[in-house]
Amino acid sequence: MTDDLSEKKQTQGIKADDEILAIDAAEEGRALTLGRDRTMLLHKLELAGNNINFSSIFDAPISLPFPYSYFEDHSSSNPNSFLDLLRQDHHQFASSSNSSSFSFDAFPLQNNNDTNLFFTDLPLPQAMTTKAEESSEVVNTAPTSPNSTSVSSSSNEAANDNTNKEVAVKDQEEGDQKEHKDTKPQLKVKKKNQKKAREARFAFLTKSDIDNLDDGYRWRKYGQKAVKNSPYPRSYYRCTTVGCGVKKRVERSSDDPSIVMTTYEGQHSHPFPMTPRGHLGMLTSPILDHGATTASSSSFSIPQPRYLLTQHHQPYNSMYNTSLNMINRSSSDGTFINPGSSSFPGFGYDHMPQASTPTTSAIRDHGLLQDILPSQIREDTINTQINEEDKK
DNA sequence: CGTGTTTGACCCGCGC
DNA sequence: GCGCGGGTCAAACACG
Repeated sequence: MTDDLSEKKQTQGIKADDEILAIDAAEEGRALTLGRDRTMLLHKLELAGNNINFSSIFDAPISLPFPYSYFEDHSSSNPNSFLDLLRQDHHQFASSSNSSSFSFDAFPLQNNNDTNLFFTDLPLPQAMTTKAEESSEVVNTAPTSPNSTSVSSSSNEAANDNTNKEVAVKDQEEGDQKEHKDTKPQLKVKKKNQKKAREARFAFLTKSDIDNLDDGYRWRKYGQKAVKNSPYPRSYYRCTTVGCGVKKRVERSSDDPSIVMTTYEGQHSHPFPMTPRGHLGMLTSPILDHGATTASSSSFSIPQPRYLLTQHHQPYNSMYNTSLNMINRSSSDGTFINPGSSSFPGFGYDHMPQASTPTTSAIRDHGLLQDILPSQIREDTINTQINEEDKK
């Protein structure tokens, strides 16, 4: 690793063995130097030309420690679908800033080992490329959109392998939580072990005015640290659900203050956000829930109702058109396809379908989509997905 | 009163 | 060994 990169990593708070990936900005951002000296050459990301070939990216299933199954089979009734997240973020941006829209295009990438990356057509100024080094983020020169989110992840040895390993990681994590205040020798042992099998991490960049995105979970802030060479502090959050040791770090890019990087670590031990006060009603009928919540870190809400209420009462399909535009745009690029098995088992939704039927189920059964999206839009998306399959 | 935030102190790993 | 920086703790505080 070059001194320059080491310098950058150091300034970005990256340890040599940090599971969060470091991006080598060389090769116009197409070469990723992953942690542990793994390098993955990305396919040509001709995002500007909407000509991306991610065909091989989805060759293998991926797993990511993210609270939402971004690419979950839409046929399921799983509320934690990709679109759900879209809506969440949609809301977040819409309600928290002057932004009227944003895009969220995440493309799961996988190298030949165990690291998952999510790429998006996020607008990527030079500043972001630099920042991305901390979290293995996006490296491309995409056309910009008002608000964007890029997603990437890095995982430990277990995160991308199989369920058993993920469980092992989870167990260790929980053990760390419980035993955190044990004797120092034990703590040291734990730390050492933890180093070998760290929690899966999942980071994504978001262009937003607010630091702490409402991802549907309840978070408690437990720390804040100044980031070296950055005027913006890094905040540390922990999932407030009892027994759930998931953490996330939120920091703002010093180069581009409009960019927020959120890094998730660990697996949620609960199927969906739980709150002591019990707001589960939102989960079953988000659209009906018009609860007024804040944009604070502790807010726990399903966004679209607020979005609808606060954003000029846009009709449902208008909003979802926006969401779907993201998909469509990606799909038309041949970049956003339902990777099927690329769910996020890292978050341990044992009861959730693990995208059992790659590519097909989402096409035939749209789950939430079919209830909300205009059929024409669905068909467009589907056609694109089919075309992508044909390419394979 | 319950919940979440703030913030200084502390611990730990790492590089020199 | 020492200093630095990241990460965490926990008491104090704020808020509804």
